Amino acid sequence: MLSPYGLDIIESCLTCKMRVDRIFCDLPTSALQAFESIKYATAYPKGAVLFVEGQAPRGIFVLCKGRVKLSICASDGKTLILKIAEPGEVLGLSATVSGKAYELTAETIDPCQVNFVKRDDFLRFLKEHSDACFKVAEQLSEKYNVACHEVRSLGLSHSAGEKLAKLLLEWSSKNGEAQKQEPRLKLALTHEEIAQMIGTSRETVTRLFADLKKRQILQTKGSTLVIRNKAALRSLATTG
Amino acid sequence: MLSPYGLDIIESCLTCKMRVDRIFCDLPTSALQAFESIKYATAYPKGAVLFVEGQAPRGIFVLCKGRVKLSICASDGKTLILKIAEPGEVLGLSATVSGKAYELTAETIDPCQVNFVKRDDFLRFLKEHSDACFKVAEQLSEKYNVACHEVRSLGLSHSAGEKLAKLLLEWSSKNGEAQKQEPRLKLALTHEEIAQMIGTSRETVTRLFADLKKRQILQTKGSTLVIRNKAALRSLATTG
DNA sequence: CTGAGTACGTGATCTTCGTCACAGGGCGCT
DNA sequence: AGCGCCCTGTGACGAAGATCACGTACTCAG
Repeated sequence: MLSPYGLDIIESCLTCKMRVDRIFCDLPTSALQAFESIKYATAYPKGAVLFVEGQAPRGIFVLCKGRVKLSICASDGKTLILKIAEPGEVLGLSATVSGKAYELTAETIDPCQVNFVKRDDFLRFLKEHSDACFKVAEQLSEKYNVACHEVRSLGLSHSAGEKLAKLLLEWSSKNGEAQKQEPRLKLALTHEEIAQMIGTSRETVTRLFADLKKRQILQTKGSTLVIRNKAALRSLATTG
Repeated sequence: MLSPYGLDIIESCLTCKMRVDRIFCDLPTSALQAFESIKYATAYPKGAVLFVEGQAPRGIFVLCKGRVKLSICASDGKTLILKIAEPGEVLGLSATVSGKAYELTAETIDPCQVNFVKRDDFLRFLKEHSDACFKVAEQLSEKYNVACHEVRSLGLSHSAGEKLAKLLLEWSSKNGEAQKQEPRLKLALTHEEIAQMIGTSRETVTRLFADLKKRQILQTKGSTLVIRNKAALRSLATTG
């Protein structure tokens, strides 16, 4: 098979090596085979738009490789990034299940491999494979959970500094660097994008970083970021 | 059966008159009977707490009568009301499905009748009744949708006036008063609670109402509120 | 009737951030 | 090298709204 956009294509869900720890891929063989027959394996370059908020749901997108930016945007162009989706996640699930419009916009930020399933096929698949249906319920619960956290952080953590601290801690915990004394992480996003993740302006993010550096809490080496004082950061994340 | 707290108890899901338009109650008879056998019909007075955020999930609560306030709160006591749940809604669903802690707190604001189902029983029920499982997925999608709207409103509609206008329009559309020239609605919440719904302070809500009255957009007669200028309110809801 | 408790109304300040404006810095491209 | 583009850094300013502090009005119990 071709390898467009520099991707090594994963051929089949049955032999995919990522299977084990992924919620949706971890299904009995019979269900996986059925899934295999209705999915379309597709590849996208960086910057491609999978779907836009407000569109009628065409189906689901199972992300196999690469990262996807999930965002909502206001009429005045202001954007809020909800999440950067990682491989194993199912995108467009809730809209596809409920039949309502996609509630957010999905745009690739890496070259991505995606399995697309048309809405009708997917709904039929769910009715025929009740264990898949249960998995979907689990996935949706998970998404709901994340959304609730987002709501909490937007609605209650009033200061921007608090939200940034939370974001940094969350990132460091994902990288498995959390337990280290001085976790380090790659800053893969621009200040602008970080601002859009915590609902503030680019300048504020810049100033906050400057402040954290001055207070010896952070340190940067090129695009890697070192958390020098976890405790201080954590207290910022809860106090404001 | 007793009628505590001034409630007329609905005896059975099979004969419940609200069934038709409720997502979760609308199941084939066999599934309903199974549900009937695992549910506990309970009644709560006003002000009772069904569950608290952070608790391990005990099970689901199907709201049959009365209203329930769903909120999250910060360590400093600040509270954000996400939603006032109405009869027919299933509360604690996502936590029960995923096994994670309840993500919010549910407190009755009327005398309520509730059907409780223990987590284990409910999960077994879902595995055995795939159509119920599909309904659950639909419900969760719906909840996710609402959460996304909340995120949008908190993260993007920056001014408090905008959020209040949106809230009032939403309320008037629920009462079926929306199509009228001058929709009227009962203010069932205090300014404090409204503030908690839109993430602002009590004083700001008071001031906003005063302003809307001065500009002839609203008018109050006791606790009923009349929207005198829908167009103006709508433009506030989109412009800020 | 009276006092307590609770909700509402309103002014005076004080913070936080958003916005505008501009200056430097890194980097690829021709 | 020289140019343009995008990201970052920083100052000045203003607006929105949180907070404080108080006064008023209504309700309810004794």
